[in-house]
Amino acid sequence: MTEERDDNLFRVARIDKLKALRALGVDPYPYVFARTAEAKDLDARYADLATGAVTEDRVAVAGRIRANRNSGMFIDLYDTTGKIQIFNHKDHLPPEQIALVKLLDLGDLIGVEGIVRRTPRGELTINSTKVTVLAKALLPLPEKFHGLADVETRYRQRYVDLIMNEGSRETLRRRSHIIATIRRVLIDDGFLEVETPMLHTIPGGASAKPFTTHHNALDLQLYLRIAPELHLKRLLVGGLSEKLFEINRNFRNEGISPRHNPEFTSLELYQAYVDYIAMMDLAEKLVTEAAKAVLGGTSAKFGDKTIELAGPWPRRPMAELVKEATGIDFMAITDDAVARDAARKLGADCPNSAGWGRALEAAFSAKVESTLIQPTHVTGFPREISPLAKADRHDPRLTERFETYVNGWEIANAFSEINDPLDQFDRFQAQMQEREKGDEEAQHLDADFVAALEYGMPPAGGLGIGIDRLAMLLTDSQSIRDVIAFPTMRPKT
RNA sequence: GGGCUCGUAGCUCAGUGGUAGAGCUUCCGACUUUUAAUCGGGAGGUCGCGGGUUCGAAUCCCGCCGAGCCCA
Repeated sequence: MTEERDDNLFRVARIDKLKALRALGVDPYPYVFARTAEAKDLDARYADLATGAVTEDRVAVAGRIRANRNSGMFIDLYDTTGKIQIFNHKDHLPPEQIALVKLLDLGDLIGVEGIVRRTPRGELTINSTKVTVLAKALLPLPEKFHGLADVETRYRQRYVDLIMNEGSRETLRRRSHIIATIRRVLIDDGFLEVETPMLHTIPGGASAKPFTTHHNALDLQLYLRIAPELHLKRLLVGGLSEKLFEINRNFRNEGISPRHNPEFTSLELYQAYVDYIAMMDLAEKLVTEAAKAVLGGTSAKFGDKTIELAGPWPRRPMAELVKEATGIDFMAITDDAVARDAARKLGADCPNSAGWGRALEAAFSAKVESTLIQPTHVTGFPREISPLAKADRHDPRLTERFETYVNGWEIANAFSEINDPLDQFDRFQAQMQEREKGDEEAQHLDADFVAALEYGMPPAGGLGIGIDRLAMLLTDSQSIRDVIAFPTMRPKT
């Protein structure tokens, strides 16, 4: 990033101004500025100031120049709270300051000291008595009216997007508030926040393709984690807490889509001595509290849909939903091949290796998933696709597992956790057979995890919530990339 | 991975075979209580990259790169 980097016309002009500022003895990149007020505070404080009134109140504000009129006499200064108009007039500013104002550009960060007034046209304004350059901008901002619209540039140069688009700022702030709310609710409820490894020797806790990496000193292949589940349950075994959670990143080496980013954020929590029914109540509480925090209520608008998030949410067995939508009763089917044929007749993609459970899930994905707009807990997940969930106490083909669907998306996944080490070992064995049959996403045997269970894990409910999708839902964002500050992009070059 | 769409000035966009355009921005000047300020004048381009067809390509064809949407 040298001065000679390119011959951009705009940048050249700004470099010239930078030199001119230095020639005036001005440091264009000073260290501090003693600000005394923010735009939003001033709006509130002077809400009753009469049109045309001039106070004697001195304030110091700081922000970015976003507009100037009348050759720099009027400047729209934006800080993170809003806009304040600056009035630079030769009657209030010494000649050297007038010279400095002439060297300002859109995008520059400046500090302004002056007197508060309201103009005859009603605009709250600061009559500047001193202008300080805080950071000279060398590159021009997008134009003031249309702003930055190019989707690719918005994601690649998020800093420009954030300068230009209040909507982008609001979305990412809401995301932060959602996470803060969930964290507060859980901590208030006695949950302990923990951190578990990102680098795994065995990728576990989910059915997904991992990223691989290498540790040089240990000469060891490592995987970026696809889920924290198995480590969190090890902590439950250890009795670190009977309630614990982690909010952190997972990595899955799969395709990118409006609803998938290779790295994404999830909440996982575990609570001893309860089952998956308790997890339904907790999922409802966490989502509604997050909604209240950012929407002020439990009703979320998404596109032209309105989604009511207040619980309790319907709890519906998967097979029942499929039967309702298609007339086909998978519970009455006992043969794997018959189940596969039934799923395929519904247009579902169903490999020959699929058993009854995967066939049922395929039918559900094809015919039901996208119709679940209002929040619904889908229960009765087949054992075949749930290698970490305890068997349903009433039906050995199923597990005590549910996924919560909102707006057609899976946003939560929970179960009564397996704590029978021999059962867990059998489940891993079954997964290894799936892997041998060609299912790359089948789970790996984690012998140490089984050993942990052999020391005794309390019965427990576990819950995972996809934070990115929840953030999409609560910010009316059509793409996951809108709720991730720096989504994964292929380098442009 | 497949299909469709897109890529032109710093930004937002026109331009579908015949001299590369507009608005904003920027520069010079005027104006000096404006609100997308206004007025006059100027500058600014590897038309994503490479190849082909053609007298002539931003435009048509092929390949590649990047992006968006849909599907898997």
